[in-house]
Amino acid sequence: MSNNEGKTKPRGRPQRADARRNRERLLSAARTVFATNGANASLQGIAREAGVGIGTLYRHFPSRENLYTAVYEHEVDHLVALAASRTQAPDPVAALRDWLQALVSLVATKTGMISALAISAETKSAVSQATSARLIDALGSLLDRCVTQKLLRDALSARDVLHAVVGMCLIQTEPDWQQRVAPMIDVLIDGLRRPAGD
Amino acid sequence: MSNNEGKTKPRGRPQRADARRNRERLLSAARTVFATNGANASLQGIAREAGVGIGTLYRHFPSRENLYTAVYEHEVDHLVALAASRTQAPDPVAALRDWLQALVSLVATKTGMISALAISAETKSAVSQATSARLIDALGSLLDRCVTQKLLRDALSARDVLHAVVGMCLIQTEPDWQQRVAPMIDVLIDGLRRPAGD
DNA sequence: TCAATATACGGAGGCGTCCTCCGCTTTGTA
DNA sequence: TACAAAGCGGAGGACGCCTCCGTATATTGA
Repeated sequence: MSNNEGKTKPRGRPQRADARRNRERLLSAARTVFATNGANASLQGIAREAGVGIGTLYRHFPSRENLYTAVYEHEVDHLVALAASRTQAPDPVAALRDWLQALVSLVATKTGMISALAISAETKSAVSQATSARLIDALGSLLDRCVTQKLLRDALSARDVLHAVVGMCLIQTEPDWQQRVAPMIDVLIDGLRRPAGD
Repeated sequence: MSNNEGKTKPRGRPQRADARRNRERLLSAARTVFATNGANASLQGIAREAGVGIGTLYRHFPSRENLYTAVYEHEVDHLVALAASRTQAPDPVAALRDWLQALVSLVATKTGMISALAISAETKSAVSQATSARLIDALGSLLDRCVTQKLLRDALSARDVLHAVVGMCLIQTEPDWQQRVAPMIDVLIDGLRRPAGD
């Protein structure tokens, strides 16, 4: 699915057993803590929750972005797979719409993931760029098909659309925010439709 | 223009001269520092820049949001006035579009203002709500007119549109980001247009 | 002009977070 | 079993937040 970035580094020698174990503990703790306290949660707290020293956390995940990437790797995998499975869908625009809604749903259940995406977009570290690129590619495959079939205009790049949707999610705070974003996505897609006579 | 929220508190006795002076120094310093270092800049740094103790800063602006509100009050005033001046424009959709672009332009020149708006949206303090409400009202007056004249569907509330646009700006990082957002706004408005035959 | 007093100032201090560094421990191997 | 290599942990220095209170200053009334 994903190249093993950060998961098991292709070193000369395999990782030691305790290191592997601690890594898993950290990921598990981070998932919980990010979901509870948001993406700005204290890293010390995560290490504590994992029963591990702070130094160990920083060795496995040198930066906050590295931790984000690893924690949400499965989710990104899922979205990439979803896009791949719909590249032959009979209605490409619906496929695009569904994918964006899936992104929103996913992000809605994983408190902290949006902020993680946003923070990743800000700090242009290589690891964040990679995650971002995977999502853009997935979205791009769906969007391109709509454009090629002249169902949508070519007004926005996949990157733009992704940024727009992530941005919309970012400022939402109410518990029902997912219901607020859904119509925004519909409007955005409607805005990309070709005028009837074109 | 604006009610004097935070500017000159209607106390029994007028503010002391040194207090007034320090307040201006703080605002001036905050404007500079926010523009340079973004909205997360250190408050200690602002106090230092202003040549004032940290305690003085906190007395004048008990929370970060208070400082944001005061710093960007003029900008919000400007947007409110702009909306008021266009409520009779011949083309209401163009007026709406222009206003949103003006918002983006303003925000583009004032590094830190978007984050300030976003942070204000998150922390639902009364003072932030007030600023937010002023912008929503301004935008609402333009949007309502489009809807009343059946030029646009009322699929989104003014609040939704504002959030969408602010969100779009929020994740932009490149220097040319304003050029990237402009077409997004156009697409959004196109998505709100009624189908030709409606 | 000179107290007297309300008002405002400043910054030390307590707390929490970030991240690095390095002496000690554990694991895998010969 | 012994010895590297790999990994662990947490103390420590830096920084930012915000409060609290002793000190200073502007204003006012006599």
